[in-house]
This record gives sequence, structure tokens and C-alpha cells, in this order.
Amino acid sequence: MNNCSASDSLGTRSDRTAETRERIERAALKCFVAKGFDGTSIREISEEAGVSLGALYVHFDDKEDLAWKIFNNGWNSIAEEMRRRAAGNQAFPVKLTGIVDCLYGRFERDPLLVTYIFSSRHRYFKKIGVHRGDPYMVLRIAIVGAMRRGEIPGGDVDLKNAIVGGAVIQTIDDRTTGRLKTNLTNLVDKTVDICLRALGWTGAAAAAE
Amino acid sequence: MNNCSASDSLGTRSDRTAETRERIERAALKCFVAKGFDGTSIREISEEAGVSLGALYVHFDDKEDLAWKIFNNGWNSIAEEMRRRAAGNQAFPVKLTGIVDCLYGRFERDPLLVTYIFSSRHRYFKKIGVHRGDPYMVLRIAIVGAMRRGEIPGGDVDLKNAIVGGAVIQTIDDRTTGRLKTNLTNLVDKTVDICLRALGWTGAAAAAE
Amino acid sequence: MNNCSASDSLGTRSDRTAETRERIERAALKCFVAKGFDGTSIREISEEAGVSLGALYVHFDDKEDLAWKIFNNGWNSIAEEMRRRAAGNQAFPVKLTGIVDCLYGRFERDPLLVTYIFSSRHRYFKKIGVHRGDPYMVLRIAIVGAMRRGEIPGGDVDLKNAIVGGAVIQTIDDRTTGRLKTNLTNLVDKTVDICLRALGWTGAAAAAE
Amino acid sequence: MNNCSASDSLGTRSDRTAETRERIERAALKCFVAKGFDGTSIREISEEAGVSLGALYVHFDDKEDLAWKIFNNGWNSIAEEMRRRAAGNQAFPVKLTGIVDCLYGRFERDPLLVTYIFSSRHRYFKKIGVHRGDPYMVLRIAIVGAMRRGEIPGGDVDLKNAIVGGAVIQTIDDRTTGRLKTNLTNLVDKTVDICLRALGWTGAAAAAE
DNA sequence: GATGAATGAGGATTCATTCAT
DNA sequence: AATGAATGAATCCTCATTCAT
Repeated sequence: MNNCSASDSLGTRSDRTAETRERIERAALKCFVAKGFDGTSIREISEEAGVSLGALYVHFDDKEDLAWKIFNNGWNSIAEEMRRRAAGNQAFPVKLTGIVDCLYGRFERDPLLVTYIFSSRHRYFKKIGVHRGDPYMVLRIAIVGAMRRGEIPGGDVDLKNAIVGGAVIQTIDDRTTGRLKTNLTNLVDKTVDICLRALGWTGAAAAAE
Repeated sequence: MNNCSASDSLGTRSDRTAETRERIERAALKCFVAKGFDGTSIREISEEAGVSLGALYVHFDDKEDLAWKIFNNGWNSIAEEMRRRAAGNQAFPVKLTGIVDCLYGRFERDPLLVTYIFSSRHRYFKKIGVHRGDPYMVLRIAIVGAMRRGEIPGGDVDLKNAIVGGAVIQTIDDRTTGRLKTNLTNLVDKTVDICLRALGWTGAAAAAE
Repeated sequence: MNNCSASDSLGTRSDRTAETRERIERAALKCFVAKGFDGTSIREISEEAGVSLGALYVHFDDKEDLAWKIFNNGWNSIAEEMRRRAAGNQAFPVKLTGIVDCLYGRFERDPLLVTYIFSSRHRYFKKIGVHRGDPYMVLRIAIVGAMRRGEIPGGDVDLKNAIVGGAVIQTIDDRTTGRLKTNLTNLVDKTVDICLRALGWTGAAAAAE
Repeated sequence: MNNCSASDSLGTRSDRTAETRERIERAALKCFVAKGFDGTSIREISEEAGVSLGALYVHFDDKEDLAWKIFNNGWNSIAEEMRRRAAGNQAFPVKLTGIVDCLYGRFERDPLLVTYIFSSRHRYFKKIGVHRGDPYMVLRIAIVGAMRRGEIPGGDVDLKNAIVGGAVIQTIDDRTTGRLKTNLTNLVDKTVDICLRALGWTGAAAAAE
């Protein structure tokens, strides 16, 4: 029924296959953010994606698999970028800036994905457990490292981690709900400053001496 | 709590009516937190509450009404307590301590309710709008007040509000997921300290001079 | 809870009881006509009647019993009046006028009841069967009598009965739906004239000779 | 009726789809006539049709949509045939014969449909309104035409329309309830005669002169 | 008699999933 | 790979009826 000529914009079969899969994922993302996982039906996703109902099951095992793959890809991709930017021997403020910039930048480039990741993360905590490389841990490791090196005072790692993590998440949340009007990429430095102060970072003073 | 007659543990008819309603609300709360609104069936709630399926509709219009009333009561109750504790001419640290203590205390006394409130709040933002007296605004007003009085430096109210608010919410979240093991009531002072530092509060230094 | 003094407008207990029953019947009548038997709930009836839900079961066995009693009382009452007006040795036109006048008059005095009777009659045909005295039969007997006496030509009793009966019923129906605007009591004579002509009545011509 | 391939009694997919839809409509028709709209459950219809419960919602929006489509198709189909048979310059008796023959013929060929149409028509009067081409109006227009041409005396169009219309409807009704035993197609001429007499038609006399 | 909370069977509808084409 | 009709379990909700007060 589909006779594709050589001049089609998407030539090969696998190109088209991948494109369909992509369309389904984007449609699902949009629906899940708007109405939640349970509030979204397979039919809605297929309509939003402009494909048939059955097409979904060609590319994904089931609805849960679809939601999971979108989450997991995004979660891992964010984690990977955060790890990269917080790696090495950079000073803590540089690492923190990398982490915040990664999240804020992602959000402004793809708000749907970041919103989905953060709002559905609880659903998958049991499944993903806690890995050295997940976003929570990347921040935690950076904080512990800063403490070890004396960049910030020690103690209460879990509390400080929660507070700095929550600060970033809530900023994104407030941006989504409209309470924050500024493009987040412009707030990276201020956010980092406030978090550094919260953590008792005194490097600037030291540097200034 | 009940005026019981000699012949029955729950005397009057209206006592029993109120008790049934209460049972349904607690059961719904438990289910909603465990499985989400859409993931919870009316039947599960009624079984958890130990009442018939139909009893639910004697006390609430529908499932949505039930969820809304639980949320709204809790939200208003928390807001009311926060307002009370942040009112008057107290110094900013005192107000902030009141706010944090209110939330942490509530959580430890009724974790289900606080978890439900915070995890379902997005669902109701459109419905409740932003009022002078809601939890978000109580904190914001305290921050603005502190800036006016020179207790903390000015600027970026929305960002600072997000950060401090997020800090508290995430602390509660981490407590729920087990990342934080300490009873939150023991973390009030430390949390307030960190938040004060984040906000650039210099009162202690000033006081020390 | 009800302490009725001697000065109450409805003094005795049985007066009040009868009044409640009446209120329920009228409320049910209104609801049944508006939304049908199945489309009307017991709760709606009790609200329309201004009594409690349970009150209904004090006066009637169940919903079906309520509907039946309203129907049966009305049906018998109409039949009884029709029998009386079509009785005796009067000329056929007089009898027919009595029948039509009875139905049209009833309708204009109590449209709800007559509408209910005619629209729910099929529901009860099995239960009431065909009696010598029911409305259908009263008309049929009058027609047969007129044939016997030579007032109208013979033959096709069932067809003629259907046609004359349908004529009257449809007139009422058209009045209900608004297709007929004239008060039916003003249409009695014309209706009778048309029916007489339909039945081949020649008495007027004979009388005129 | 179906183009069957060699390998299957119902060839194409769309053939089977249409057949399923048909089966559901016939099953619904049977149930609605037997037990009324409200008295019929979706499950009963699906069982009668020999399809799954969900199949109903593949072909119709909901129960109401199903009932409406059956009614509307039938109503329009009858109206269309009546219009055709009452069209042109034929003499009034011919037109009336066409109308009555159409209804009686339909009834004897498909009693279920005609019974359903007439017994559920009130339910849809608001929705369909009054159109030039609906069954009521076809008769009315024929009567008005006959008056204009002097075939029958003038006056009281609405009343006469009601009476003739009611005559036909009641005949069908009496046939359904068993009060009339004769096949209606044999009663067309007699019915028309009686109705013509009711309307004061004198053409036969004139023709006889 | 009157009340209305409580019951639970039954009804309409949705929805993830399958499978023949 | 893509389609969409078909399935039937599961869900929300309604409703007649009961019964303790």
C-alpha cells in the first residue's frame, strides 16, 4: 500500500521506522505531561502522533514500556551530561555551575522532557534504585568532594543535598507554573551563588583575600 | 472526641455519619499516596475504609470531589498554621523557623497528608490560583518583609522563594523516599540555618558585633 | 419532632398522611411524564414532592407500585366517566360527544395525568387485559351499538374503532406537542363531526329530511 | 448482498464491519421495542447481536447515539418514501393511498422498525423539529393541497391532520397489540375510504354524477 | 409516619491489548 | 511495518431498597 519512490524525503525503511517511533515518543511525552500516565490513553497518543492505534505495539511492548523508555532515556541522558560536567578536578563552584546549567539548559531546550522526568521520577525510583551516576548522586558526590577538599564545611550531607537539589527542582517547577518568568539560563549564576552561600562556601572570600 | 452513650461506642447518628466520612477520607488518602488518584479505584477506597462502595457517594459527589476536599482541607489547614506562625513583627529567622517547623512537624505527625498535599498540588493549582494566604505566598511575604526591613539583601524574590521553598519540599520528599533518615523535627534548626545563609541573612553577625 | 397543635391547617394525622401520599403521586406524575418511568429516580420524586426518600416506601410498596397505582386510578376513573356518558339509550352522536368531551375535558383539566395515562398505557396492557369497561371497549361498544341500531353502516368494527380512537388520542398528543394550539374543549364538536362522517353516520341527513 | 470471496462467506474487511454494525442495529431495535430504551442494557444488545460489549462502541458513540441513528435512519427513510408517493399532481385519494400504503407496507415488512419509530418519536421531537419533509408534514401538505384544489372542504387543517394521522398510527398500534388481526396491507383501501369520508371528500359522488 | 445513611447489584463506558488483513 | 475492528475486564457511578433512629 506504500510505494515509496526514491525521491521521498525519508528514503529508507528504517528511517521511516525510526521517525514513527520518534513521533510516538513525542506524542506520549506531550500527553503524559498534560494528563499524567493514567490519564492518558493509548488512543490519545496514537492520535496525537498521527499513527494508528496498533502502531504503538509495533514499537513498544505496552504503555508502561513506552513511558519507561521515555523516562529512562531522558534520565540517563541528563545524568550522563551532569556527570560529564561535574567530573574531574574542577573547583566546586564550576561543578555546581555545570550541574545547574545542564538542568536549566535542558529545561529551556526541551521543557516537556524535563517536566516529565521530574514529575514522573517517583514512579521509577523503585525500578532504578540509586546509582552512582544518577542525577541525585552526581550532586551528592560533588558536595561530598567539596567537603573533603575543604571548599565547604562538612556535616549533614543528606540535608544539604536535599536542599540544593530541591532548590533546582523547584526553580524548574516554578518556571513551569509561571511563578518564575525569567528564562532559566539567565538564572544559572544567581542560583549557583545562592546555593554556594547555603552550603557555606567561602572560596570567594578566600580568593578575595 | 465522641459523646458516647452507654449502649454504643458511637452515640448519636451524626457522630457515626461523621466517623464514616472520616474513615473514607483517611482510606482515600492512603490509597492516593500509594497509587495515585487515577491508580486508585473507588472500590479500593471503600474496602480500605471498611464501608460499602455506595457510602462514598453519600458523603462526596464523586472521586474527584473526594480528592479535592482532602487536598483543600489540608492545604488550607497548613496555610492557616503557617500564616499564624509567620505573622506579626517577629524577626525573620523566627518566622522562617515557624514556617519550617510547621511543615516538618505536620509531616512527622501526618506524613500521609503532607505527602498527598505536596504530590497532588499541581493538580489543583488552576483551581486554587494564588492567594495571599497560601503556603507559597506566606513564605514569599516573609522574604519580602525581611528584605524591606534590611534583614536580608534584596533582589530576586521569585528565585529566592523558589529555592527556599524547594529546599523544604525536597527535604520532605527525601524523607519520604528514605534518602533522609532523620526525623525532620530534629532538622528544623539546621534547615533554617542553611536557608538563612542562602538568603544572605547577616543578623547573627550583626548581633554578634 | 412534629408537635402539631389543634390549630394546624391539616388537623388530623390521617389528613396529613393522605396529603403526603397525594404530594408523592403528583410529583411522580410530573417526573414520569417528563422523563419516563425508568428515567425517573425515586430520589427525584421525593425531592419534587418535598418529602424524604424513605417516605415513599411508607405509602407505596415500591416504584413500580407507585406508577401502577397512578395509572390504574386514572385509567379507571376515565373509564368510569366514559361508561357513564356513553350509557343508556342516547343517540350515537350524543354518546360519542360524551366520550370525546370526557377525554378532552380531562386533558385540559389535568394534562399531566392524561398524558401519563396515554403514554404509559402499553406498559400495562398485559396487566389490565381487556375489560368490558375500559376506555377502548367503551368506544367499541358504542360503535357496535350504533351499527346494530342502523345509525352507522356495519363492518370493520376493529378498524373503525382504531381509527376513531386514534383520532382522539392523536389530537391530545398534538395538543401536548404544540402542533394543536386550540383548547381541546372547543374542538369537541368538530372532532365528533369528523368522526361521525368517518363512520358513515347519516343521521343528520335523515333528520334533515 | 455481499461480494464474497471464495475463501470466506464475508469477503472484505469492510463487508464484515458493515455487517457487524447491522447486527448491532437489529439487535438494538429488537430490544428497544421489547423493553424500551432505558429498560435495555448495552450488554443485552451485544448478546442479542452476538458481538462483544465493546464492539458497540466501535460503531456508535454511546447507547443514545445508537438509538438515535436507528430512529433517524428509519424516520428519514419513511419520510422519503412518503414524500415520493405523495408528490406530483395526483388526485388526493391517490396521494393518501400512497401514504397509507407506505406506512402499512413498511409495518408488515418490518414491524419492529415501524413500531420503534412510532413509539420513540416523542423522544426525538425536540431534536428533529418540524421539517417540510417529515411524515407529519407530508400528510399535512397533502391535506392542504386537497383543500386548495377543492377536493375536500377547507378549515381545521391541524385537527384534520391530527385525526387522519392518529387513525393510521393507532391502526398500526392495534395491529401490534393484537386488537387488529388483519394484515394491514389488506386494510389500505378501507382505511383510505374512512379517512376520505372523515375529510369530507366528495370526489366519488362528483365522479358518479 | 418520617428520615436519610448505608448497601451492593447493575449499568454505561473506557481502555489496553490482540490479530487478521 | 501499519492498520483499526474486536475484545472483555475493569472503572465510575446510579439507584431502588432497607432499617435504625
